Amino acid sequence: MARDNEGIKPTEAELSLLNVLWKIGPATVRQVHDAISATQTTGYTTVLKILQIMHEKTLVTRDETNRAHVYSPANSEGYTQSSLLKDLASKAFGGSTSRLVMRALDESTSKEEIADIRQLLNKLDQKN
Amino acid sequence: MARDNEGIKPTEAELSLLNVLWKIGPATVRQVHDAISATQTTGYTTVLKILQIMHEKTLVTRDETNRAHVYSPANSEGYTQSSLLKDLASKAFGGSTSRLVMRALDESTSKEEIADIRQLLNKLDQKN
DNA sequence: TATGTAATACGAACATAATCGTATACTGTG
DNA sequence: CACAGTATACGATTATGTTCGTATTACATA
Repeated sequence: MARDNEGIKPTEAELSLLNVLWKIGPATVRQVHDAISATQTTGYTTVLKILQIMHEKTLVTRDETNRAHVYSPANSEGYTQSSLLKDLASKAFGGSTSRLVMRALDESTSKEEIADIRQLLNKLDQKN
Repeated sequence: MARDNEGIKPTEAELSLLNVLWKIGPATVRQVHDAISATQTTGYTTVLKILQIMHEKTLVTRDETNRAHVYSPANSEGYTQSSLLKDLASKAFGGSTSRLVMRALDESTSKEEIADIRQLLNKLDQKN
């Protein structure tokens, strides 16, 4: 079950484009640029270039059927989030996910969120 | 209560040196280099240079009393971990810490870890 | 089919990271 | 007080990331 793009970590700029793609689905450069322009100001060719680089890195797939290529994330948001968390855990938490979780909870968590998390824990208990 | 080095995120190489300093305490370049050599191979002057850069960025403090300067982390491990988590949450989880936690828990968590986390949740409940 | 529009491709410029070689300066000891 | 050893300082090199200007190509339509 080896992932072909194991170990490829999106950069900051790349991640922000992935966020757009996860949200609006497969899209052309123009669509991505329009969407990202709501919050940032980035040139059209900059978005294009980053998408091309991501395509080389296999972070996105590309449908070249039509003139305006359509880009899609190669991995799901959840998979990417897990990768990033694993990376951070290994670099700043001695590889321990639970220590990471505890630190995250220490911060600011509302009653509702705590309840949600407790529910998830119960589900995990049943699985084991 | 503004932190003077708010927003300064250590790079990967910097973080690995911080890990050493958190573990062995205030140390000279040589001590850091010796410690890091157990796991990585990095030149002495490379370690020196990175520590100098970290000093400029105020990621570490430096005691210049003796010839061999003694470096200390400017921030605690916990504070730095929180900063990194906040950063990741904003970039990959729409700013939601609880979503980050849930994703982290989804991965691989042992029974003991789940118990630990549940205990922490109980403590948080009492605080609110 | 000629042409304007809009797309991709290419490459340059700049910033930041990471690494290390060499120069310089300090210090204890014989 | 000279010298060997060890420390910091400085600068160069290489890699990666980010941005964008310009060139080129493809397409629709008048």
